[in-house]
Amino acid sequence: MQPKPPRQTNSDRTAATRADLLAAARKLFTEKSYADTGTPEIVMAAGVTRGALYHHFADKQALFRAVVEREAKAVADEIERASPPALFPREALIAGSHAYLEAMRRPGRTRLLLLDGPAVLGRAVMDEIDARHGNRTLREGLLAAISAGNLKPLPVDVLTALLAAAFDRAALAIDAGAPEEEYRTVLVALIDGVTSPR
Amino acid sequence: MQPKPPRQTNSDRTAATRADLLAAARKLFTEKSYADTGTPEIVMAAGVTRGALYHHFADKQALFRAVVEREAKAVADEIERASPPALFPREALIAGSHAYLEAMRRPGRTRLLLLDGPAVLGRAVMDEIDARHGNRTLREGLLAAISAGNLKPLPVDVLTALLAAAFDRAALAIDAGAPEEEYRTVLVALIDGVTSPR
DNA sequence: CAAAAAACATACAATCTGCATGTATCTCTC
DNA sequence: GAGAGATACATGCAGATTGTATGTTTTTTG
Repeated sequence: MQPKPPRQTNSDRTAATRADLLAAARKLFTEKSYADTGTPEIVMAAGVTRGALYHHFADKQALFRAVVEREAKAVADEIERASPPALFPREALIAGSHAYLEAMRRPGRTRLLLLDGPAVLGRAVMDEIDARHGNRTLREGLLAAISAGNLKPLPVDVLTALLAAAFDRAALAIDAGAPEEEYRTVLVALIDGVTSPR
Repeated sequence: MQPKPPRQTNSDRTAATRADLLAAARKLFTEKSYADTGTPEIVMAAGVTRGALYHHFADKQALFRAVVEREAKAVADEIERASPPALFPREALIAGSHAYLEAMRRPGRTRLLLLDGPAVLGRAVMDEIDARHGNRTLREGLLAAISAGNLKPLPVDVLTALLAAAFDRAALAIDAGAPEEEYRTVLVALIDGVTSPR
């Protein structure tokens, strides 16, 4: 007797293979790198064929982008979840900072979001992704802190971008083994420097 | 009659081909990217063969590293040259900031040093290169400014790294068309925030 | 000037990517 | 509910790339 084919709907199949591909790709892209991971290896790990990959994704880069997008959302969600309603703007910013650095400790995230992402997709795309998922909290926090302390009006978007860059570098350093404590201290000092009245 | 072979010394030959390779590679790596540039294309542009390339460099990545190293040194030199002896620490820092942003406007430098460099060589290697060429000025400037204003003692190396990251992001944004003015303003605000007494 | 070394050239094997073409599995409509 | 059409997937192929192994030529050295 034939093993009865488990009658599957099309969107089930799509969802399943896409999920398998994303999981396998994430694993390999983070363990090695985008460049050092070939599509044959990915599909092997996912248990599908290259045909399936190129059916669901335009090319290897599109798969990578999907992985990055998913990861950026995961980071944003973790920060969201870890951030209490917050009392004062400054405390909210500090809590957010902490949450970000913690979230970026999940193995592979720095490589995915801070090294390969910008190189493979370009800064413009990464900026767009960041603006959509992350960075939101930071921007709003800074805005609140600045207007609360009525500081001289710095362009908030620019400030957000540059502080975010500092956060990113901190995450990379911590991932490389640097002491989180020192980086947190300096980050808070940077924030205080531009948000609390002189 | 034969065109007399212009009797060349060996180190001349080496210097010449290495220079040709570095020039061609720099041009292509910056116009496209590391990943999108093949070694056949490079040697074609340099007027040599792949044999010569692999004789002088261990692999494509080693060639890339040589290009990056040379470029980092060029940036450092430009900053050095553009920085007057400087009166006060703060003015020196501001002058250095300006010089860095100007130097990074040379086309291709952001891609080379800020996008492909970290992805291809890794942050550790880039940190080492930065520490050797650039970042020196920044670190010393911050040290001077902090001790002059007797601030609370922040770990200077960490502060240097995070501010450098902000500078890098600014260079990327400016290269993408953002107004240099705003970024300069925010950078100065960040520096003042952690170096001038509260 | 012969031998060794360095600089370069050529050829090859192993991959990899994207596409074109073929097949199986749903979905939809009459 | 049966067949046409669409969707999901499989396979094979062409072009290109990387690194190496193996020649050949030019310098250097003893």
